Amino acid sequence: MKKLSREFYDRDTVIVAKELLGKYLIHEDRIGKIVEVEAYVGTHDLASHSAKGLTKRTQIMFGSAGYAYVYMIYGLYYCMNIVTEGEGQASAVLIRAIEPIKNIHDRTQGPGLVCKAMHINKSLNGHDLCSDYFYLADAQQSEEFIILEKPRIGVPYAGEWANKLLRFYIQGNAFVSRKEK
DNA sequence: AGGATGATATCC
DNA sequence: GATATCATCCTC
Repeated sequence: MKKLSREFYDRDTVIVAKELLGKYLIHEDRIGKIVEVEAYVGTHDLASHSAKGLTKRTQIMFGSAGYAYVYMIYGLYYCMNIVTEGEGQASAVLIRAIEPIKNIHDRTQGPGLVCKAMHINKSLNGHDLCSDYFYLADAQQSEEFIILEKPRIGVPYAGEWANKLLRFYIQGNAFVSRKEK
C-alpha cells in the first residue's frame, strides 16, 4: 500500500475529504477503511474549533497539512482529524467511521468509537501522518462507490454552517454511523 | 430523554 | 477559581 504524501493533504479540504473515502487508516497493526468523514473548512466555519482562533488546543489545526489533530470530547471519547491545506488555514477532516480491515475487534461507527477501536489517544495529537506506524495509505486497487453529501452531525450551534453539506460517506456502506438525515 | 465525564475557553 | 459548553455514545 502507498502512504499518502504531504501534497495529498495540502489541497482544498472538501476535495481531500471526498478522496479520503476508501483510503486506509493505519495505526501499528490495526487497519481500517475510511467510509465517513466531515470537512471543517477554516476559521470562518463556525462549526470548526478553529473559529475560536489560535489557542493551545487548536494550534495543530493552524499548522501544516498532514498532521493528526486528536482531542477529547465529552470527557469520554477522542476524535481524530487530519489537518488540510497550508499553514494558517486551520482546516481539517474528521474521521467519523471506518470499516474494520485488520486487527479491529470493536465497533467503529462514530468518531469516538473509531479512536477507541484504533487505539488513538491524545498522545498522537500532532503526529506527522507522513511518518511511520500511524498514517494513511491508498488502497491497492481503486474501488467504485457513490459519495453522498449531507449536513454535519452534532453542530446545531453553528448557525448557517450547520446546514452545509460537508459530511461525506460511501452510499450503502454498512459501517457508516448514521444512515438517515 | 438523559447521564457519564473531563478538557477548554471565557468569564469573574 | 467557577462555570458553561461541547465535532459522543449508551441505556432506558
